[in-house]
Amino acid sequence: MSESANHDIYFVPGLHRGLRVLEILGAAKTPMSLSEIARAMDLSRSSAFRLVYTLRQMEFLKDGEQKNTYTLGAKVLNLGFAYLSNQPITTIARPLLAKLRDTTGVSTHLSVLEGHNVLYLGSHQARTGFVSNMVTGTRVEAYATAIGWCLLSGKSDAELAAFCKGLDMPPITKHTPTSFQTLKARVDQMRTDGFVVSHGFREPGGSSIAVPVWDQVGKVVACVNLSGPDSGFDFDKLKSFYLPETKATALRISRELGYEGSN
Amino acid sequence: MSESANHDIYFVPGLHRGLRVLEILGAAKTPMSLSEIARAMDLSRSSAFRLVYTLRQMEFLKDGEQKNTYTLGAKVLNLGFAYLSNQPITTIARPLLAKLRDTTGVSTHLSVLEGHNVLYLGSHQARTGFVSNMVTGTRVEAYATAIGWCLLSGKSDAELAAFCKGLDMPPITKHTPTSFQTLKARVDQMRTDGFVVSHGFREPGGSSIAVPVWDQVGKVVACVNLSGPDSGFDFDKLKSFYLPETKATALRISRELGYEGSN
DNA sequence: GCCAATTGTTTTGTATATAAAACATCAATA
DNA sequence: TATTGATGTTTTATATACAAAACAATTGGC
Repeated sequence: MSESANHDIYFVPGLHRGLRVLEILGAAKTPMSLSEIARAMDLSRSSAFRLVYTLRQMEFLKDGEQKNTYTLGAKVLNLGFAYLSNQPITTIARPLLAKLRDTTGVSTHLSVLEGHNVLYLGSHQARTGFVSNMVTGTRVEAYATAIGWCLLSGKSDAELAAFCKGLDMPPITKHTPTSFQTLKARVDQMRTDGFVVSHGFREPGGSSIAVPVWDQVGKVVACVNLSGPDSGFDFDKLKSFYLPETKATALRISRELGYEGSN
Repeated sequence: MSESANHDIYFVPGLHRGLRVLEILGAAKTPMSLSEIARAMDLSRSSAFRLVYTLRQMEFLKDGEQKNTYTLGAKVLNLGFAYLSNQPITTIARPLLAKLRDTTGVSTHLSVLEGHNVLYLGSHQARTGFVSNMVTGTRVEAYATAIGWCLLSGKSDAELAAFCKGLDMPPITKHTPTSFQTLKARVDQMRTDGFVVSHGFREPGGSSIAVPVWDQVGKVVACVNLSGPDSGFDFDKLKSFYLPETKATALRISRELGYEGSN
């Protein structure tokens, strides 16, 4: 706190609040009025007015259907996709994930670790059955998911301990690790197996396979993942077909990133 | 100008410059250093420092691979996808566009008009042949494309004239309309046909079908679009199969939006 | 290994962004 | 139609964000 406090002279309040306006409008399902924004941010209307004025002029906000209401503008989309295309792995992985989806018939995903969360960078939905909501850009807690354990396998024990420090880990299901020790057990298991297969760990009736992607220096940088409702999986084919296909795809992505190991 | 000038007392400069930092880093293919950012924005290093400091603390920027370099952070992705999910049409249209892709085997897209540009909201790539780059979030000039004419068909002649006012319309190909009159001719053609079919209007060897989507009050709000390389199209099937399928999909989306017309 | 040039960080006087208050406009209710 | 409450906009005195300059740390060339 003391460190952040004596550095906060550098904080640009106008920028901070403007971005909060964007976050609040992003979280809101419906356009908001000036006064609603001001209240949500605990800010004077006059200040909110200036923020909205600026954001609107820059096309980061646009007018809602109702008069005097505002929503996110298209400029934020530009930023979002600039982010994606600046992640070289997404462009490398996309066609390979599409192919994996086509050969297996199951939804495929690419994700990375962002802080304590799993961040989905892209997905290819199964062509049969119900398709889930768009998952790109969504985050879930890493400690509680198979994908998270897969991504955490790149960390050393010390890093993993630091990861757990100050993180509360409520149990989502009875299989959820709730301490450093139990999480480490999961991650160690992943390290020896080279993959994670889960059934209903996070959502009842949902199964998934998670396999890591390595970069030049052998670091785990992403995770390839097959997932869907149990009804979409043919369990007989899981170990004989789905798993090897997923591992092959992850390895091909790793190779394109310069990985030269033999995992 | 006079109006915007005497209103600029309301402009929040910190916010304005902070967002420009994000835009510049989004446009850059590679992480940038503090000084590079300062130069790109024609700003003092000390000010750039404060902006970067704030953005980093809010996780809109994160550290690049190299030391003292910065890239867009994951928070901008959140905003981008908040924008998409706040557009009800994307969630309605997604499964229908996927289905259209599967029945035709050709890439499908949904787009809307944003200012003078066509903005792609989502796409489903063909399963065969080369897949294009991710197009969601990209923009192209409306006046020069079949999709643009389709989207502009919702405007009255007066609105279309206003649209052209002060817009320079360089010819992209020899078919590109370069004036209000020639653009209006294209749009009128679209209005009588109810669709646009184009071959190589924008990219040589590329073909596309564009059909409008209407909302409750019969306004054109979006465009459904099949497109791909000529080699991906079976031209015999175009009018007998692709076009009716595309129109049916657009109509189903329109119906879900509350459209009750018979187009 | 030295020097020069470039970059990141801190300080500080001054120009200016800010929030309170006043004002204007609108919507709802009696 | 008059009255009340809430919202959007403008003004203005004051707190503060800002850029120049100084400083520190790093890098590159000879």
